[in-house]
Amino acid sequence: MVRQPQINAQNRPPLSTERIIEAALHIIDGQGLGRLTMRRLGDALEVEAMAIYHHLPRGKEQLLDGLVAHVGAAPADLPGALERAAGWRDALRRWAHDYRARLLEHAGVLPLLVTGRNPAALAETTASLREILRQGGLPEVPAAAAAHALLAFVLGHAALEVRGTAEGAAALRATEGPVDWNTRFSAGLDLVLNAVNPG
Amino acid sequence: MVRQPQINAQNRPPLSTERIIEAALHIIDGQGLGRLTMRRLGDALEVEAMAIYHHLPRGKEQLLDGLVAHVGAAPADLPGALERAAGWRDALRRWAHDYRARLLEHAGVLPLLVTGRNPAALAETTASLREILRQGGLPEVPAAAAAHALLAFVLGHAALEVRGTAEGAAALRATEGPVDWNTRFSAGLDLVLNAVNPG
DNA sequence: ACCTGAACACCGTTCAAGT
DNA sequence: ACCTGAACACCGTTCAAGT
Repeated sequence: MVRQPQINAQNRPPLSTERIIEAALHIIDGQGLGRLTMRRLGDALEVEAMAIYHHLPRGKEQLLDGLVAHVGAAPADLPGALERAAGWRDALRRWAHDYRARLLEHAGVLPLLVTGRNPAALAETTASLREILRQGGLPEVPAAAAAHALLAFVLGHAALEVRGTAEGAAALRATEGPVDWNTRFSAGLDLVLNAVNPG
Repeated sequence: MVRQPQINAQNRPPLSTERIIEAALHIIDGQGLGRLTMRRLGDALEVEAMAIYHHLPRGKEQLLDGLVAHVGAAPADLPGALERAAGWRDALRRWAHDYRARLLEHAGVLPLLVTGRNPAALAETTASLREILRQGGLPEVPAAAAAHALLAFVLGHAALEVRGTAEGAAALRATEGPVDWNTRFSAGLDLVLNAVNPG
């Protein structure tokens, strides 16, 4: 076995902000946000909880900020998006489907996204949506409004899906009937995209 | 002073679920969700924290469920909404503005709303939106989709507003320029409402 | 019926100390 | 530079006890 300088005496990779964030996300996805504690996170990383503070001096606040950035910052890959897609509307539709999937995959992080924490995290995402709309022919102001409307719809819809598919929603589904969330999302998305005029 | 049977020996009103929820909301609005603890809530109610469990046996979970219901359950006042408004589109617009104001007033509860907790809390709201759209002439399926799209937009936009107006967003506003959120919300709302066909 | 007090098993974080 | 161990001030909640 080749010597690996990155591996320390205890034969495990050293701590890093990335590894910490990933371990935290794994705990959230598996057990829920409420069970993410510094001590449990330390256990998952095979380290004392206090070691985390060496990499995240602001502690748990900084950890949650990092999670918001990790999940929420998904720009639309500006150069590639328009080339691969059949027009800007299709590019936005693809982005929206991807972003929704990302949010639902890490639904436990959603509560952190609807908070004032790490406000810059979604800036790049909004900017890239706005730019696609501008290249689609929209003036500055309507493009900015449409970008926010689209992002708001995707965020809000993810929230409704989380609520509607929760375990406790079984009684709800019994009275209201089951909902096909994929269809519902696509329908709402088309509603929003069709309201954006040019194209 | 007239004798008040509701007032006990310590000369304060007895605990009730409503008073507990209102005190909790007051703490959240003033200090943030993170500072809502059973002990602090007890202090605010001039009672030991453990007394709360007599009214909310499931403890903090039940308290948070109640907060979701209190803030999130705002149906569109079906009988009155259409009479007072100039058509269903105007009725939905009014509801959306009211609901947004409510969410922003209690922004600290928003993270609880994007969770699977108390899934029934928003059912009445969705149902009344759907009914307005039906009375506007929409068939069942498009009405259900449009109701969800509208609610998703309002929820998601409130989230974006919370992020955009956070203290930490000052640097963001410096680079991106300030946003008029009222205008932005109205623009997005019109976008969504205009996409809903009849009327 | 309604509330209290003490206790338990946890939290996040500081700080001095180890290597 | 990177991590540990002990300690502190909090948490939510249980349970027996008071009135």
